[in-house]
Amino acid sequence: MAKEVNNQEENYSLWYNNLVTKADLAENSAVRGCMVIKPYGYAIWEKMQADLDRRFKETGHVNAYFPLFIPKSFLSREAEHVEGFAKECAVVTHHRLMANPNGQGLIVDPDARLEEELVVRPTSETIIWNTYKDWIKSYRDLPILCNQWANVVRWEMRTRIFLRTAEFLWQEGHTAHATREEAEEETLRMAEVYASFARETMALPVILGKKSASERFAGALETLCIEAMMQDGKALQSGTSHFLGQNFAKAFDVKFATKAGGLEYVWASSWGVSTRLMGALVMAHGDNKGLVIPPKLAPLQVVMVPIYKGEEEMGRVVEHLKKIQKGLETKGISTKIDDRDHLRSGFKFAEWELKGVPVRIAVGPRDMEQGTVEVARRDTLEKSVVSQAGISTHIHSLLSDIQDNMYQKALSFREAHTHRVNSYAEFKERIEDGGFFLCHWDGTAETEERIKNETKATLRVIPFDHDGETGTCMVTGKPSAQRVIFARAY
RNA sequence: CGGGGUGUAGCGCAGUUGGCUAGCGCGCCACGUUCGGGACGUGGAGGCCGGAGGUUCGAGUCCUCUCACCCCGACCA
Repeated sequence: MAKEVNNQEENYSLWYNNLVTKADLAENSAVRGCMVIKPYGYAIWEKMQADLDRRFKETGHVNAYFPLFIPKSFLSREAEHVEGFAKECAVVTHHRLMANPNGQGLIVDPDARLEEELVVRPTSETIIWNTYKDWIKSYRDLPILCNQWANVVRWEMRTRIFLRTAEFLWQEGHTAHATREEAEEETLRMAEVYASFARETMALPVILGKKSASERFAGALETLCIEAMMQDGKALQSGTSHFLGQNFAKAFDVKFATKAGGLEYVWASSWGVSTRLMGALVMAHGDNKGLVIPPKLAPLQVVMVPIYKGEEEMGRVVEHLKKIQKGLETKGISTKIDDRDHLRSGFKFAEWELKGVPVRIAVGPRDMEQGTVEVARRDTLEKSVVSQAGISTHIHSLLSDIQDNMYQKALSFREAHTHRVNSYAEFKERIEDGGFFLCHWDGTAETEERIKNETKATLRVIPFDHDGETGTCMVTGKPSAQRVIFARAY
């Protein structure tokens, strides 16, 4: 492990208990790997949604909603798409229950079998393109730039909280364009939106690039992705944007009349990020004291803890904190005064650290006398005593510092665990310690497959940003146009 | 679906070669003392020991069958 203490296994409950619980479904339930997102966890997701929505709208997109159920036949229209998803679909076969004639309880009414089974969407390309067929007649109807916030179900063999749950929340954008170029530009634009969201809002450094053919989305001609490094050195695909060519237009017969009077198939893109981002956030920033939430996503940015003895003193300290709170709120900072009087301050400190609140303010009688407050930052765990005058401004810029520092810290971590490796022998040895490996690769699926089988590492991303150095494949010695990133991944 | 492991209070666990009333820590409730980094005392509530069947005078403990969960593979965002 790249960083011994900060791996997911050890900090699993520390990081996740405030965000989610395992779904406590009834015995005998075949549903596995579902999660309950607690209010605190969901509040972070809502912040992510709001930020992403803003970015989507700035790039001209609108939200819509499409059905949860997809007729089975839709899925089979696009050959590669079915192949990719067929093995993990939840299927609805009946629409009614009845009292069990042989005893108590309910059984599925055998007379209520659906003529055509419905698939619970694993992704919505098919049902959306079935709709787009009706929406698109002319070049004047294009482009269509829709996004939907939804839940999807993928019946994975093995699940893992946030990273691979059977049901997850996400957004999926589905766009339709008149030209190939336009669709390709859109694909890149949205990958870039994801990259800047990750960097600016999540304080998560990501590598933007494309996937190899074997890692591509089922039905896509090109898949772009952002790839992040977790603190155990493993890679996490955090968002994808696909250029779908005319595959879905052909499968659903979506043509448009061109200005010149011709009839052409529509070009498409689709892109999505999911609650997996929550996992990325947690695993990239968490430490041994719990979560560390970047200020831009923190449901609560500043928690205020009064220090006091006795009810009378508590009243005075809390009143004092309320004044400070008012100042912070006028700067748009979210705050909470923790006035629970059955808990000691030390306990509260630990508890808010566990939740990852970026800044903690503590004020006691001593501070009130001296006109100071104690300010503690979650990212570095540093405490300082600052003057109460100008506290709002101080906190405001501190939050911004924390946001930047968290990004820089994660970036330094990634850089320290990214290695340029030229020999396959060295690769095999060092992959055991985790991290990203910048290697030359001959571009073939065979080599990729071999590396995967022998080392469990996969080709994560072919980065757009590279130094242009050419070389020879570390495995086969054949020519390589650029270095690519191999890593073990979640 | 293969290989391994675990099911006992809300959480984490102990429970010996079967033995009588099933325990501990944390948490929870009440009262009191505390209160600048996870306080302490006293009292209290909370269990069909995953489920079914068997062996036995007696099963948390042994046997059979099941179910669920966790870890490692195959599959995947």
